[in-house]
Amino acid sequence: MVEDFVRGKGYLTLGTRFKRIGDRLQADVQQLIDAAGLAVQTGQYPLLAALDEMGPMTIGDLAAALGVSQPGVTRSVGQLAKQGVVTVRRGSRDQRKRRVELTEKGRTLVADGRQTIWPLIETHLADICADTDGPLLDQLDALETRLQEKSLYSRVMETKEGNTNE
Amino acid sequence: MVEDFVRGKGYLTLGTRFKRIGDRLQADVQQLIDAAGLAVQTGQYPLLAALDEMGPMTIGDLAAALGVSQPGVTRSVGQLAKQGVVTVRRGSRDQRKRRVELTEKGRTLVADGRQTIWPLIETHLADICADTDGPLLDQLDALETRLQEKSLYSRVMETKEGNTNE
DNA sequence: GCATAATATATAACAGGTTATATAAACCGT
DNA sequence: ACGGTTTATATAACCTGTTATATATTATGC
Repeated sequence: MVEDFVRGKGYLTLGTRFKRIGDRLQADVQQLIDAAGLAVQTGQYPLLAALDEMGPMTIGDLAAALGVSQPGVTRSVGQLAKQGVVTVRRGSRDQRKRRVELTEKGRTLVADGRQTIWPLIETHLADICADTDGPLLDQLDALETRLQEKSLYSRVMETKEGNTNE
Repeated sequence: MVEDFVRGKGYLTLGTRFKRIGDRLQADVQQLIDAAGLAVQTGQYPLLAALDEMGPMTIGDLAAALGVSQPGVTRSVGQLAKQGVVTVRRGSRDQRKRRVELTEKGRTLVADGRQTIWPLIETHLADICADTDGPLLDQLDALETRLQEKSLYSRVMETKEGNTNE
């Protein structure tokens, strides 16, 4: 078999590898979101959660809070507005600014997520990362290995079955 | 100031955060590549390095070796072929397969990278990650903090000046 | 108080990742 | 040896990130 070249290159391919792990994690979380019947894109939950916890914000504030570029936020907000999850309106004092705010639907979405899947994600990811304490590369190895062995989704489902079903 | 929301959410935003760090690392490395006068995209160095070290491969083998999807490799190879860095030809025995091979230009590019910037990347990233040993989230905090304090590029440049210039 | 500079957001173009699906070649069973 | 299945790659459509640049509004200095 052809093996994992990126993994073997250590620090040299760290950027590629971080992105790869991030994609994998987001894909796994998306499964959970879908299974819970929540109509959101994984990548937009942070934006919604920020609005929920910090209140209405401008595009620029969101970009700063999320560590993402302003055009990225503009686009995300545009999509979320189209889905009716947030509203956008011009600032009253400064008309250059746009005030982004959760709609009722948006608040419900965040509340549902917080209740149903957030605890599962936290618990299981903490578990996956738990007993690794070495250097960063070792921890990445362990994380990737464990996600390959059993996806976050499978881990969550097993637990749920054990607890709530016959 | 608005602070870093993603960082504060711990495991919940791990996927987003991994991708963010990966983007940052790749951007930093791209600076080094540009400064060294190498005409490549950071993200494609792993592919080139794999071809260099493992010899000519098919699209599918590359996808497996790099841990990315087959369509992703098809596109990367297409771009690299356009730049004259790799050649692609049908397999002789199995005409479905495409054999991807470094050109002379490609081999030179890898050799140059290996000589000029790879050691710098390894050294400085290892250094940045060195004395952190705790749980994963702490290491991510440390990594992000250090990259914010001083970019990989700055770190490399400082070292070079100290060693090789007046 | 008007011209210029700065700021906030929008838009365009690109990167590189994904999934789903189409196409072409090879394999296989009868 | 031909029809159906499998396999390898290509293509399409989308996501989300980026940078560079345009537009609109506010702030400022003379």
